[in-house]
Amino acid sequence: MERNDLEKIRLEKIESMRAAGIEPYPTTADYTHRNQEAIQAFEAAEQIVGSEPLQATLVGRIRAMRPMGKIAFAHIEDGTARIQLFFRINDIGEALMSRLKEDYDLGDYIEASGHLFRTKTGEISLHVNSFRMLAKAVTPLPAAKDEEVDGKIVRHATLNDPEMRYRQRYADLAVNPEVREIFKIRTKTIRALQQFLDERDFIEVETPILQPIYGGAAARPFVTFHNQLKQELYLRISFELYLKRLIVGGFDRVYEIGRDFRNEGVSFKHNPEFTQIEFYMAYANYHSIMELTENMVAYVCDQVLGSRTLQFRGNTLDVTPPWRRMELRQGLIESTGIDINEHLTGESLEAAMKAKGYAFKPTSPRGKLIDSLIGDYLEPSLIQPTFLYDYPRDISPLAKSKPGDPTMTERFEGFMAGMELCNAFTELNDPLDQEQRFLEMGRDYESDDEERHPMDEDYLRAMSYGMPPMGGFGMGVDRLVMLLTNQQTIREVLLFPHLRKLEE
RNA sequence: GGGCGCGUAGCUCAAUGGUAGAGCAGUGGCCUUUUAAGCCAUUGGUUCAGGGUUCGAGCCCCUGCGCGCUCACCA
Repeated sequence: MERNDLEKIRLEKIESMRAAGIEPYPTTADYTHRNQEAIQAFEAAEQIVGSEPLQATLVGRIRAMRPMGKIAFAHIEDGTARIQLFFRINDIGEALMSRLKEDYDLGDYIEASGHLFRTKTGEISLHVNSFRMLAKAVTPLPAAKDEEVDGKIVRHATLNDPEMRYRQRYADLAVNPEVREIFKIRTKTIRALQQFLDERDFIEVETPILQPIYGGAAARPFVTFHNQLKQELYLRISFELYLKRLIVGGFDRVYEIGRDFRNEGVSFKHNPEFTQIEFYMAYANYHSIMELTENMVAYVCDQVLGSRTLQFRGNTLDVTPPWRRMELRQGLIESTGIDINEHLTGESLEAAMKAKGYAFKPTSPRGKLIDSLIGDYLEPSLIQPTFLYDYPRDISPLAKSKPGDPTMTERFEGFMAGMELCNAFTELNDPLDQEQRFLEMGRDYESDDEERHPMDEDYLRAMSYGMPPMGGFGMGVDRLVMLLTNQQTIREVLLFPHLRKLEE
């Protein structure tokens, strides 16, 4: 590994420590408090007049160092808080004082013992009487110094280049506290989703990621190969068909939170792998799922943000139920002037779009044209939480038809901030209709081979055993986290977003 | 995949086609309550890579690589 000059200096320090009989990477670390606990314990002890000084051993990473001759200050940081260390030659002696100056750098991990006190300026600090190296850092962290302003750590000249931040996320996290906050919110979000569903008797399950037949969405899959079985396998593009098999099996309410993989374009809202939540609920339909959805998102906001409003791209979004409900057909009439019910074939709709001067991909099926109208003219205007409902049958192969209208299905999508958030429907449970839909999909997408929905005989068999009426739901968790953290790109809410491989 | 933009010291950023700089970090020194500590001194560069134009290229041109934005794609 190539080392730059700064690293070489630190490597020399490691050698000199070892020469002096000091192990820069000891196997143990001791502490009496985590930093936050120490601060709280000190504040509590302070209230009691005449209490003994609070002894503590603390650990953490050195984030700032201010040697001043015969005294020195440092700030260390663990996973809970930042705290100041105070070193004085009177307490630690000349030898340790010079070791401190010689051996210790920003980024090193240190263990320090002493008593807690307040400095002249009132900052709670550890008055150190002994300390040792816990782990020497060879590479300097990509940040200058930090300071505390109103309780918040402000780090100066810190890692900023997005490419390096994503490629070296460890350094990004180590140096940018606000990035760590995003991922704490992400974890809380997932926990809140689980709590919400668990409280309603859903059970969380795990279904195959490697699948012999992919399905449940229209997307290109990643293909892989099992050597011993000599069998092609696909990374799942959705959980849908497996979760609904479980409903047939008698689990009335199931959900899964996990990774989907789609072999498609990468953008600010698309990563090749992304986290999805899907749930299925027997004896529910899309109306009850709508209610459940708005309550679930409101619950998550309560738990994660402590508020039902959130800021996103300069908009204040209010997720308080009930959300606006808008029939898709009506929404399109208002936003485009086209009534899709008057254009029941792709040709007719294409002509209408052409007449209005709307962009479209020629010879697309009707459903795809409608989809592009939504995406171009309706979706961007849906800022406050909105459900669009009743979607065309030909882009909803797993949704149940609307009674009395063979062209429509009981399906809705939820939108916020001009972005699609979730997709749900009354699930199709008629095995003969389902078989017909698979055949239609195969026909419609013949030209676009990779994206066509493959026939899944086993899924049809499961349905043939008898599938209860039910509602199902899917949501991109990453997009929800983007909304909750006001992040404009999915890469900011993925710990390790996909980046192109670098040539060595 | 198309279009536009970007790539300079460890980090953040400067530099009309004319000697590549600053702050922080680092190194040496002074400094016993500092907090982006301060003061003095100082090291550090294949300007993403490769070609070209030019007396001379970080800057202009071409190719490649990577990233960003955007379009296409995307239930």
